[in-house]
Amino acid sequence: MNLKQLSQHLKLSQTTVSRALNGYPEVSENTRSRVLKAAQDLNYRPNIRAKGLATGRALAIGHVIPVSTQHEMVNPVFGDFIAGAGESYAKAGYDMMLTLVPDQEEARTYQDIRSRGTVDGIIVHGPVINDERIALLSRIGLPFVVHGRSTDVNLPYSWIDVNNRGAFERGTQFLIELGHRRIALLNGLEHMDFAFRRRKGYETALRNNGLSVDASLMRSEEMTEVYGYRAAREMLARSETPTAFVCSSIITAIGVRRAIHDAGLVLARDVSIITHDDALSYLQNGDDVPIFTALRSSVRYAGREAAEMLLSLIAVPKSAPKTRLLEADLIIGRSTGPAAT
Amino acid sequence: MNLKQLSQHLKLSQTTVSRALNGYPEVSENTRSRVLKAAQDLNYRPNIRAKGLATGRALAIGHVIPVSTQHEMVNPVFGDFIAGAGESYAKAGYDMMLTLVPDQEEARTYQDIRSRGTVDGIIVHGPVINDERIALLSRIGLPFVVHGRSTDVNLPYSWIDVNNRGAFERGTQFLIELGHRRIALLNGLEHMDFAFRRRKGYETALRNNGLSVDASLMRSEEMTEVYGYRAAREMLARSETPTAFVCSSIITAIGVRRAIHDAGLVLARDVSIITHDDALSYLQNGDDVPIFTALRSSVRYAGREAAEMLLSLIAVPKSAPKTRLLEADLIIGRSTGPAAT
DNA sequence: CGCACAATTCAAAGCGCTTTGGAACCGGTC
DNA sequence: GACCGGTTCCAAAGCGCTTTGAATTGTGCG
Repeated sequence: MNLKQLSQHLKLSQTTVSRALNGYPEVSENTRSRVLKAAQDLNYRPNIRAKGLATGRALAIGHVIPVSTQHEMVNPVFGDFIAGAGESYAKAGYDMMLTLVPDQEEARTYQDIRSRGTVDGIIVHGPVINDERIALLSRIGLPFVVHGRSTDVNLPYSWIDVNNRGAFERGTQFLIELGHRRIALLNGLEHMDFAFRRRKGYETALRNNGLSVDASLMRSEEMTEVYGYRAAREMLARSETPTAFVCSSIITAIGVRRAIHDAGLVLARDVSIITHDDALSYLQNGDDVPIFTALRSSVRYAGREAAEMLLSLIAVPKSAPKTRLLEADLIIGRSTGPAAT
Repeated sequence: MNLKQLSQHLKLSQTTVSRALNGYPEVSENTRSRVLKAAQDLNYRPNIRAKGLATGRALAIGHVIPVSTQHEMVNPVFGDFIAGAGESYAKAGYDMMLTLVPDQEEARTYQDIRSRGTVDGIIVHGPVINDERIALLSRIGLPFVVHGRSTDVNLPYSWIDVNNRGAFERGTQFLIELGHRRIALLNGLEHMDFAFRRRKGYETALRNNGLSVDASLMRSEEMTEVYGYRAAREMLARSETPTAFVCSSIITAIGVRRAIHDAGLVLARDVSIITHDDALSYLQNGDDVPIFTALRSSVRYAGREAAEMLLSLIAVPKSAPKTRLLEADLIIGRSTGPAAT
């Protein structure tokens, strides 16, 4: 069933039917309702490719996920983020398009996306420090919103991000106030912008309290369980052990907890953990009482908001970049306590 | 830069340029290389919408993710699955389209997808027992591959699945051979087909060994950490505690481990755990020595294969359904030991 | 009743590509 | 020199939709 058939069936022109369907004013209410009814009955759906060709809009948003050949990891945050974004798209009648990009081919790929005309805008995931994609996309002129920010990029661009620095400063401060002095940081890979900012926050809190920044208490790796376990195990075997850990991911925190148990220590009493928590639906941090004391910020919410920002950017062509900084909540769970003396 | 401009630039007709670009034989090698060079230099990319309109193919595959309004959970497996599928699509020049479908609107949505013509085929995620979508899609005539199967559906259809039943039978058998008699099952929601099959496997192993199936040792819920924790905690507080747990997810297994620790027991010595492991990139089950004894099957690999099955289904129009059963590996980790006597 | 003007409706062009059905050209053959 | 088959190229139609510009119908008023 296409427009032509539908209009023949109704004995109207394609023009009129098209207008009736798309809510243009120059068609009488009478015919409009006739058309809508027929469309409903005959199960008519406009062909989106043809529509796109005619209007020049794709009615789709692209999500570009960098796939590093070195670290094969799929960002666990991704599922929840697109679930959030998907809600916004569904409401607006947009489709969501996914592209996996091997990191060597980035420049080419964005050009491709632009000229193939499959999407009206894109969401950029996983920004690194001084991310080249931002300049590239600005140059190309494809609307985009970054999930995160990129330190050292000076162009104006649209982004939505958690206040990573503030959150980690706050979390570290919280531990210091509990009497902790040797606080370890198990961070993500620090070429990633979010991880870089988190370290800054952690260091700021230490310095503000006259504590020295000890490189031997800092790690930066892909945030797996095993990473948390290994790092904590090694640190807890020293003569001077850390009394608290700040983790960039709940998964890493789980590894740390395992190391603590293995060492015969008790969480919160002997060693404290505070972690960032993206509020992932399948990795919830307990329920009424959180397992881990955490800096929580829903990535699903971020997805929803990012999508809406992008859609409004697309709706108003030459609009100025939008930015949005989300604050993480510090929620107290069962993983922190006063420093053992 | 479009075809018309390119052909004018080359002083050739659009026909010839199009043919040269798409590798048709009726164009001399000479002009072909001229065309290719010009396309390269001028950075020409065919508009995919126009191409789709003209050929009737969308060059895109849809992934439809059911979003239940009750359980807000995003399947954690999803990220890895599409990472795998994405690899296959990239090679074949296909795009990947995501659609989130609230479960009430399923029927309408698939119809929509079909008639909007955005995709050439779809991958069906999260099949339940007697899943209606399979009949629906067969009727509509849209090529599809199910990730999983659906018990009680009698039509032929294409699927790729892990041998869930066999795996859980084997895992349970393994525990029985270690001397365990009271073995708990912490399963996923059992209207999901995979969970249903896993229970069957578990029960089969018990029966084969003359053990009774004890409903009080079986749970069926969304596979979170807290679920594992709660269920294990409750069971371990009984007078007759289970000596081993079979879990449907590594996340749940982590919760069980926490409960074991909290109860002052030691994993493997006092209580054993065996779990299904989807080999998720961000939730790896240890490295050299796995943390959990597990039934492992890479969901990323499944994604890659599912995509390839679907592409070949699309390439050969009336082809018969393809099916593929993957076997899970039983890998021995540090979470199992002989039953405490 | 006839006219101006608004309210409806329509035919046709165009979006960028593929593909059909020929046309033009080439060297070789009788 | 006419003819032929093969090679190389082209004009034009068509995919399903939107949108421009024009035609048709309806309405109010002098």
